[in-house]
Amino acid sequence: MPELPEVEIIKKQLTNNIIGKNIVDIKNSNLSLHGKPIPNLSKLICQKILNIFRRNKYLILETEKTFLVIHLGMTGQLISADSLPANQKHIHLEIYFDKSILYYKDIRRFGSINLYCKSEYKDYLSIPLFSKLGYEPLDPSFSFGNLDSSIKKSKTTAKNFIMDGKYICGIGNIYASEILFLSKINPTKIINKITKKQKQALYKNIVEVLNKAISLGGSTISDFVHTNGSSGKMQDHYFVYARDSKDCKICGSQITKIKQNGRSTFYCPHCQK
DNA sequence: AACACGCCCTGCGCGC
DNA sequence: TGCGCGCAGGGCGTGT
Repeated sequence: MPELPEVEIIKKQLTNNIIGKNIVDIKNSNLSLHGKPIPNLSKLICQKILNIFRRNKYLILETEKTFLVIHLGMTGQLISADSLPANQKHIHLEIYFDKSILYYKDIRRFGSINLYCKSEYKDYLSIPLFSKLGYEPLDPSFSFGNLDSSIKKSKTTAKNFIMDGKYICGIGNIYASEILFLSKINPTKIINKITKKQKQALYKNIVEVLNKAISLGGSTISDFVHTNGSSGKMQDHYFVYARDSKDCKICGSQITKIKQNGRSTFYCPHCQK
């Protein structure tokens, strides 16, 4: 479900909602996430939320003694509320504060929850999960040179390249198609064969598309919601995603849908070379 | 070493 | 009406 923009929005909202709050109780559903049991989180009780970070599509909730690392998978939601909803189906984690609750709901259970102790990892970036990741595209230090040097290391297709977190973090299946459309790059093209002009467009559009999605509140396809349950608007601005056999908004040709690595790609064969 | 694929899940819409 | 199939925002482990 959520790509970088959606996770970034959750991060900002959690920063406003739960920093400084004290955890008084924790419950979980005892069901597996991504085939693994939810770990024992009793160490979190009596811990205060100090900070919230995002790396790739992971959220990191820092407390005095731990880092709680949450990935939303395809259908994960983090909701901050006064109490649990009437329908508690698919709620797998409940974090109770004095006067509110943060709960994790995930229909498909493709997300993950992990707890790391500061006695073992002083800094969250030293957690193995984060050690082999590529550039954060919205970090001010992310440059054209960073992208260019990553492209030179890869022989995969343009679509697979921009979705691979070991090069650039946070771009998922929706924004990959949108970024390549705006950059006029055919998603099946081998990434190190694109022109300099295309590389420059790619750099610009990675940053612009992700920022635009954040400013529009992210994409709500079926179940992405903000921590208060409201929706995003980016889905109304797609050029190609889920628009197969519709007209290209630029040239009028039919948008094509193909499969790459088992996932749908949408593009305009006329605009993207 | 780098890449492609199966698998981890539930629910929805479609065609028959 | 109902059933089976394919499909859905992600990423890990495995095999080539």
